[in-house]
Amino acid sequence: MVSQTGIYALQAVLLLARRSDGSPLSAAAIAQELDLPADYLAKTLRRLRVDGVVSSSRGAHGGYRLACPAEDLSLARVLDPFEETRPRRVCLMGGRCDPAHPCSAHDRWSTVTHSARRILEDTSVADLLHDDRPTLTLRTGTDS
Amino acid sequence: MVSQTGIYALQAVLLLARRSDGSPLSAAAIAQELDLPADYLAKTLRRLRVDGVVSSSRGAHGGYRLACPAEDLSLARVLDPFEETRPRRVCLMGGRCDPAHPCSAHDRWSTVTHSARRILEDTSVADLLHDDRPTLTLRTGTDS
DNA sequence: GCTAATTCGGACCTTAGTGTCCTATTAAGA
DNA sequence: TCTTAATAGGACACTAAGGTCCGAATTAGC
Repeated sequence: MVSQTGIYALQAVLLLARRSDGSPLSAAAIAQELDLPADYLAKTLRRLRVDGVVSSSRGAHGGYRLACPAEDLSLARVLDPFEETRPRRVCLMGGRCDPAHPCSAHDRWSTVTHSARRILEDTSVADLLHDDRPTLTLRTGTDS
Repeated sequence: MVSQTGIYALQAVLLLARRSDGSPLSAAAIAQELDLPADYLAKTLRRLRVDGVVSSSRGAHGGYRLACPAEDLSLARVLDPFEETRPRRVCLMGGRCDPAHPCSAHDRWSTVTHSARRILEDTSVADLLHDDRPTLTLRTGTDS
């Protein structure tokens, strides 16, 4: 549901968000801090830059910064460049049920996928820095 | 979250469950009915048999049957042989937060993964045949 | 201007998931 | 007994994700 690359991206973005001063952080420094594969993280950060999540400055003392305030950056925007969380299969049965006649697993499963998507869209990077929002709770229709 | 192979397995098992008489259904027939890659589905059915989800009989007029009543067969048991739905990463941040000090995304995300797992465990193949159970509903803590 | 630090971007490798193909084995029925 | 239909199971191919490596371009500071 979330790829390894997406996890790397999230970790890196959170580290950048924690950085109070405006100086950039190099890919190598991020990788060392988080103990991630440096070369691959560098590639991942490049993709984040192309997607506008981070900005970069080249040369000595260069590195990466968040491209926008952490409050305005949803987890979905960080993860989407790696095309993970957008529901690719509409339903459990492989997406061959049309909306008019959904398969019997459709409602159950779309509840999960939609709530996952919503959490990623409604949670900002800043939310994860100092978390005090109430978390989502699940209940079944049979419980009520 | 659920692999292509798992989807194939679910579709095949549902087809077997719909079969009222006790005669087995061949892999080729299942593949034709569902329009799935026949050779790969055959391999998938073999894995289901090893895992005890279906039973097989060889030779002419052989094929596959459900190994147990559809009521007693959870979706999780069908999907687990393909190691998909068991939460491999405990949290969004790559699982490096220990339970005592969960990362800030932990509660949010585990809500999703646990509800997904619970749906797969609580829903039987029979439930999907004639669906009349109330579906899960989601609400946020902020709504109440 | 030179050097060091850094991003940029492409080439390449490895592995797992998916898919194909072929041969051996088994069993039903003529 | 022979033929035919089926599972069993291994070998192999393809693709994408994850990961490594290297050279080129860029920039700060000396």
